[in-house]
Parts: sequence; structure tokens; C-alpha cells
Amino acid sequence: MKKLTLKDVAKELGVSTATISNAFNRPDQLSAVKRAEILDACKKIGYTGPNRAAQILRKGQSNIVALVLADSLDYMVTDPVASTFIQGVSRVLRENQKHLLLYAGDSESIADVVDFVDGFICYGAPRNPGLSQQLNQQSKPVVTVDFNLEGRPAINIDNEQASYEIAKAALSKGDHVAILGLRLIDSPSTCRIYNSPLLDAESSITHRRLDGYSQALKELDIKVDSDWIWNLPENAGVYAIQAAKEVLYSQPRPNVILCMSDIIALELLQCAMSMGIDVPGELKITGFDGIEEASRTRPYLATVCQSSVEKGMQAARLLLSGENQSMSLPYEIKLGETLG
Amino acid sequence: MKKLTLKDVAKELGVSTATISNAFNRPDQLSAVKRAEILDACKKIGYTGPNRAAQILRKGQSNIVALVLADSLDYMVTDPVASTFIQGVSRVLRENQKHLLLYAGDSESIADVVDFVDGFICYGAPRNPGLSQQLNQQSKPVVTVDFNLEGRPAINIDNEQASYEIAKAALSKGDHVAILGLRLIDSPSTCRIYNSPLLDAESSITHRRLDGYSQALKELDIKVDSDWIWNLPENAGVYAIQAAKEVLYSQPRPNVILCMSDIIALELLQCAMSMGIDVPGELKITGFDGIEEASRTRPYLATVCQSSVEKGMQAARLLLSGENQSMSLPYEIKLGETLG
DNA sequence: TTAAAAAGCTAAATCGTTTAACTTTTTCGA
DNA sequence: TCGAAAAAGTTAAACGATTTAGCTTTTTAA
Repeated sequence: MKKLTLKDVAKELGVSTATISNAFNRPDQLSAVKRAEILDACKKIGYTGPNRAAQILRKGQSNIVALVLADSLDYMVTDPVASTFIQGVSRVLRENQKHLLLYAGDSESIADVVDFVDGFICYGAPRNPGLSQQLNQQSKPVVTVDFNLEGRPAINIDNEQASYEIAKAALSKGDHVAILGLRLIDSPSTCRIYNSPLLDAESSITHRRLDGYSQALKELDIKVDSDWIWNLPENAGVYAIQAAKEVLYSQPRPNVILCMSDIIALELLQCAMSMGIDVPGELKITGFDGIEEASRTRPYLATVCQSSVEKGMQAARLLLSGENQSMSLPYEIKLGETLG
Repeated sequence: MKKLTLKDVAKELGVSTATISNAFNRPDQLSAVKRAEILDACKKIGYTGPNRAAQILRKGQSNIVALVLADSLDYMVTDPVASTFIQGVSRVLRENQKHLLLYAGDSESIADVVDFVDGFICYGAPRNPGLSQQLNQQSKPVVTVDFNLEGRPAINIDNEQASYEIAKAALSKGDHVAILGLRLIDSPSTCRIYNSPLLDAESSITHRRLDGYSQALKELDIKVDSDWIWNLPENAGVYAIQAAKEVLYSQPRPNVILCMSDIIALELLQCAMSMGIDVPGELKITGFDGIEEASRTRPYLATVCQSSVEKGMQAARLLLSGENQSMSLPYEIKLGETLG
């Protein structure tokens, strides 16, 4: 029992294939009566509608959007920030009857999908830098989130300003400060930066955050040597724990630690608590993101709240709208108990 | 600047389109020399390979696998069990150069994708029962996980036996027992079952778990009235908290509570602790799944450990292999401190 | 030397639609 | 009643590949 095609149906009903196609796709091209007639007949004989594969080829449109994730999927679905972002994207896509193709950022190439996908949402700078290039060279629309691709619309919060503000709220003259950063340099594990060259500083949001911190530090005349900046290769607990231990056992111990994500900050907080360090008395901590868990700890975390769901939704909307305009989303500084 | 096609390239190189197609797809059909020559030339003039959309139509194969999730994506990516499952699937697909289309189980129809997708992995019984039907009626391969679809290969652990074992480990003669169940009946919120008719009991794994519990209870001559069985519509914290409160405030309070997931059990545990109930002294608790968090609490949870990643990987492998053989995965009973 | 087999390549059919251009029919105001 | 414009349908050419059958040419083997 072969699958029915337009042709079969056309023969059966004694009309042209075009008319049937129109019945499905362009109601204005034929009388309502005929249309109803055709649709009825199709249902009766079991034709469920135009073959999608053929449609994709012919129309050059698939209703599939690829979501390119910075890291491996393994990691992405466990990170609360990333996964709520995915939720946002998926929600809007579903509302618009689009489908979501998940694409890990450590993939080799987008060549496999670029021909049939309608566009790309790129969340964070792909691990594999070749991907950025490929994305930029092809002609399908791309929306970037939390990083920038030349000439493509981006969705971001003002990371520099936000970091500046949270740092400003945390810092006082004479503080001894450390920074737990994310993806600032190219290293496979947690380590201090020392004098390593910074990574693709142009497009990275964490570099913007570093800029924000720096500005605040400068205004208060605080010097933070790069020995006191840690780099985590990924926003994951394992790396955070290591950094937390290192920084807390360092001499002299900092009394303010600025963390580039809540995940990092929370691990740091927990580590500090278990060492009997008084937060915020002996140590102030700031995070970034505003994940739910951050408001459930005691003391609860001072952080920069941004809505990941909103980001995802806006990214999807922007892609579907086809506009080429970048967009800055709001954020909110939340002064938590970790600052006293 | 139009995109190059096989035809363009063929004209350029003075060979037939078939030869070029063969150079890309069937190396055995032409001499190695010629092949290298063609591939080189393609690279030079900027032809990146056959158009995928056309390939999909012609070959009837897309290298895209749809993952149909029981619930909405919103929920799926936050549930640790579901998200690690997705990881497993994605890992194997990536190894095999397949792509992952994420499909929420509350969707209306798979008609939009069935024409171009290579197959389906269905994780849990779709919320929308029509989907199950549609899945079964179409001819592309389907692998089901944690539920059954007639005639389709399934991946499962032996839920009945596992539940029986964990219950047996928890129970003693004379216990007063409650069960916090999942998707046993059709209700939009947490509630006791009373005498509501059980939902699609055939294919549901939670009904198997109930069977397992029942067997253990029967052997110990313990009677559990359906008033003492709660139903949660989804495996999410909000529903679990409500159920936990209800059951803990019920009179007489049970001294053993069997939970059909770790998420539920953990919320229950936390709730009990905050009420000052001694676990396991006054109350024994069992979970199901073996999520990481369950081993980090104090007391840590007695549960049935199963590997979600493994499930995902096996599901993907099974689908790709094309075999029609169901598969039972191992599990492990973990006696935790919540049983004393 | 030559028939048979193998290798290398091509022409043409096909996958199942969509859509621009065209023909025929209907409508409707003057 | 006429003629132009609008409406309803049809035709046929794409869309960009894959693949079968067949045609040359080259190699093998007796």
C-alpha cells in the first residue's frame, strides 16, 4: 500500500494537481465549494496532505529552526540558565508551528542542515570556532544570543553595565577582590589567568562582564592582579568547586569575590559556609543570572537577574520576524544577603 | 550569486551529474582519480555538496530523528531524569551523524514531520493520546521508552519487579502505608485517587509500579485503601509539595510512603524534616529513579536506580539499528537512610 | 585475435510538490 | 447585449538531487 500523492488524488478527483495543492495552501485560488469538496475527498481516500519533504525542496522552507548551543547538549540540558532558554525558544516556535532542531555547538559543521533549515538561533559562542564562521557565511537568517556575530542581530543584556553595577554595590575602598570568570581564556580546566591572552574578547559576554567589573574596581582604586582572576572552562559545578576551593584557601583571602554566574557563586557560597567563613561578614559574594536556586539559599545571593525564558522567546520571535535589529533586554540588580 | 547545483558543477567540469553525485555518495562507482579530481574541483568552485532538501526528497531519508516527549518541553528540560535521557539520545545520534528534532508530547499532530523524519523515539506516553495513535499508524520506525505502543519495540526496566523489591525492603507487617503516584488517573492537579478509574493502565509504567507495590503489600497482608494513594499529574516539584503536605497532615499519618519518583520523594522528605518528623524513625520513604540529588540529602534516599543516559543511548541505538526487539534494562535497588 | 567481462560514464526517469503563465468561464456595468 | 475584468482552473516548468539501465571503452583470458 503505497503512500498517496497529489497526482493520485488529482486523477481520482478529475482535477489538476495544482488545484489540489491550492486547496491545501492557497484557499483564495479556488472556490470555497470546490475546496471543501476536495478536502473532503482527500480525507475520504486517506490523503493527509502534501508531502513535507517535497514541500521543503520546492518552497525552500521547512519550518525547522536550528538551535545551535555553545556547548555540548550534555551540558546544556543540565544548566538551569540554558535549559530555561531552550524552553523560551521552544514555546515561541511551537506557537508559530515551527520545529526545533537541537544542534550542539561542538559539532563539526552545519553543512548537514543548512540546506533545509529556515534559520539559526545561536546561544553563546560555539566551542568550535569554525561553526561561527560557517554560520556567518551562509545566507539563512541567524540570531545570536549572549554573543555577537558580525552583521547578525543579537540579543543581549548590557553585560558591561550590569556587571559594573553589581560590582559597585559589592565593593568598598580597600577591599581585596577576586573574580571567578567564565571562558575568559582557552583552558580545559579551572585555573588562574595569570598573563594568559584573553580569548575572542570581541564577541564574548564574559569579557564584557570583566570590563564592567574593571570599571567599578578602577573607580574605587582597587587593583586586581590577573592572579586573582580564575577562569572556568564551563559553567558547571565541578569547575566551580575547584575554583572555590582554590580561591578560599589562597592567602590573603579576598573579602569580595565577584562570580560570573550563579552556579559558580552558589558553589563558592557553599564551600565558604562549610569552611566556617562568615558571609557576608568576612566574605561578600556576587553572582550573575538570577537562577531560582540563588534565592533559596541562606544567605541568599546578590546577583544580576535576567530572564532566560524571555531571552529565548525574544530570540525566536526575532528570527521569525526576519528583522535584522539587535535587542537589549532588561536586567535587574538584586542586592542579596551575601552583600550584607 | 545563486547557490551552485549539481548541474552547474557538471557543466563546469564536463561530466554528467550522475558522476558528481557518485563522487559524493558512492565512491565505488568511479575511479579514485576521477573522484579526487571532482571533489577538488568542487571545493575550488565552492560547491559544498548535494543539497540536503533535494536529497531528503529523493532518498526518502533525512538523518533527522524526532524525539517525542511525553510532556511539554517546558517541563522536560527541567526534570533531571528527562534531561539526562535527552543527553543519552543526543550522544548516540551525534555519533551517527543524525540530527535531533525535539517534539513536545502535547502537540496536536506529527503530520508536520512524519514525511521527512527517519523515525521516532517516544519518551513516555504522550499527553495527547491522539499522538500515540498517529505514531502507531504511520510506517516510520518508532522506539518507545517508559511506555508501550503495540507492536513497536520498547525500552524499559522491569518496573513491576523493581517496585516490588523496593517496597518489600521498606515494608513490615502492620505498617500504615501511603503511595504517592504519578499519572495514575486523569486529573489536572494533585489529588487522592479514591475510586477514580485508572488511566490507560495497559501501557503506563506507573501502573506497573503500582502493581509491584501491590504485590509486596499483599504478601505482608497490608491493605492500602485508594484514599491513601495520591496522584500527581506531572513529575514536578509543585505537585509533589502539595501531595507531601496532604499526606503528612493526614490522620493517622502513614509510617511508610512509597513514592513513584525521586522528585516526589525528595519534596516529601524535605517537608517531613521541616515538620520535625523523624525519618526513618517515624516515617520511611522510598523513591524511584536514582537521580543524583537523591544521594546528597541527609538522610539519603532509598530508591530504584536506573540510568537515564543509558536508556537514551539504547533507545537511539535501537532505532538506528532498525530491529524490532524490545529491551529490558537493568536497575538497582539502593537501600538508603530513609529506610533506616 | 577476439569474445566476454569489467570499469567508467551518461541519459533519462523519478521523488512529490509549487507556481508563473495561460485558457476558459463567469460576472457585471454601461 | 457587449466587452472588459475578475474568477476558476489547467498546464508545464521548476526545485536539486539519485539511480537504473544502457552505452562505450578498457581489460582479461583463452
